[in-house]
Amino acid sequence: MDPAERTRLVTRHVAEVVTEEELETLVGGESPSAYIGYAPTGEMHIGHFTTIRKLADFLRADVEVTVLVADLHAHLDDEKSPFDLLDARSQYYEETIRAMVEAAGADPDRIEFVRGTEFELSEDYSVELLRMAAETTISRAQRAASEVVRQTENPKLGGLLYPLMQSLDVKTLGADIAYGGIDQRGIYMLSREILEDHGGDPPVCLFAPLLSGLTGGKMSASDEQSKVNLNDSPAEVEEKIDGAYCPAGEVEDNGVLEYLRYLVFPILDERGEQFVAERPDEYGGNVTFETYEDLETAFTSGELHPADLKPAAAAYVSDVIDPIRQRLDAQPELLREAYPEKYG
RNA sequence: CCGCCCUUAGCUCAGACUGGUAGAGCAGCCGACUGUAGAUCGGCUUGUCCCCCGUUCAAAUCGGGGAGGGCGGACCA
Repeated sequence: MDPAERTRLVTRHVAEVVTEEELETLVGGESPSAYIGYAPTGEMHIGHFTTIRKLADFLRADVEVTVLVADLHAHLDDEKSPFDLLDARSQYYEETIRAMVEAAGADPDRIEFVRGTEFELSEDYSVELLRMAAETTISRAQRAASEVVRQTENPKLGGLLYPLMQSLDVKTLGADIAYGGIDQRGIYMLSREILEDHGGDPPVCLFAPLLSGLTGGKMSASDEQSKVNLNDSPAEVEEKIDGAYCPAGEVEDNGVLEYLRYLVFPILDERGEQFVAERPDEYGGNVTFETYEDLETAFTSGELHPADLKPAAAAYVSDVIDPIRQRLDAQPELLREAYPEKYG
């Protein structure tokens, strides 16, 4: 595959590349590798799906992909996951990620899955981590992790170890590209700074955009209405999107449009399908959009009203997550064991 | 090891001194207005008052014990 096409696949729909030059050098060479880590904490949602879609692009561009299920990190971050649930949640995460990769049109068996506990407790890793801890100031670690680690009145030491371990993961997994949501930026900038002193290379960083919350502002893990979960029923998806903040003509902070832009259209594009919004005759009848840009233009101009957009968006989003929902519904024990207080 | 402080609604807290049916703001939910949502009005809901024992007719409130959290002191061979 020619390097230009490779670069296009790797960088489409991303929020930032650090740096473009380094990436081009990388994809110009043999079998580059990328990794993304997920800490198995709360239930997986549609925001995860936007990052997963890129994994399919990596595979198409012949970039090797490793997914780290960062079980220790899930506990280290203010004990978001209780220690005894790490294994169950890791299983749920891995299975759900596989389903998403497949839904994005790629083969999950081409991805290497690794758990944190498989290598983060080795002697070499531990020694290197302690050396990093000796060299890194508290404020530097705090700053790196502030967008990722839960911020509380009484921060734990674990939240400071977190970015150091994540940096060491990049080296240990041998990843050329560190990929994640743009919230991970602080941590990987730290990685680029300190890894050279610890026998590693600074990773090329690729950041996915974060989706806005449906209730306006940021998506919140604790606000169920602000996000679509991957196992939400079609009725739940419809209800959440119907209740979404969606001012006519505005693109800013508009979660509904972002869902379409980063999730629905890329997948429709892959399938060669169009977006059809049903609309009563009095408002102009049904409309069809070939690209997200066309839809956004119609929305911005006021030609497409939110009340017509929402039901269509809900149907497409529901359709896109359907294969994942089915896999989860077929294996109820995954969620039951991972979140016993909710599904037990 | 010692001392001091904190724990009340989903969140931030008032109420405790002086015992008498547990409150506010925010959030949430429901209506009105918008061809969606938001904003704005109008209305409504929410509780092991950290746990146990005791005093009392009556304990969030007083006494004792315990748990969790915070702060400080001491020790620094």
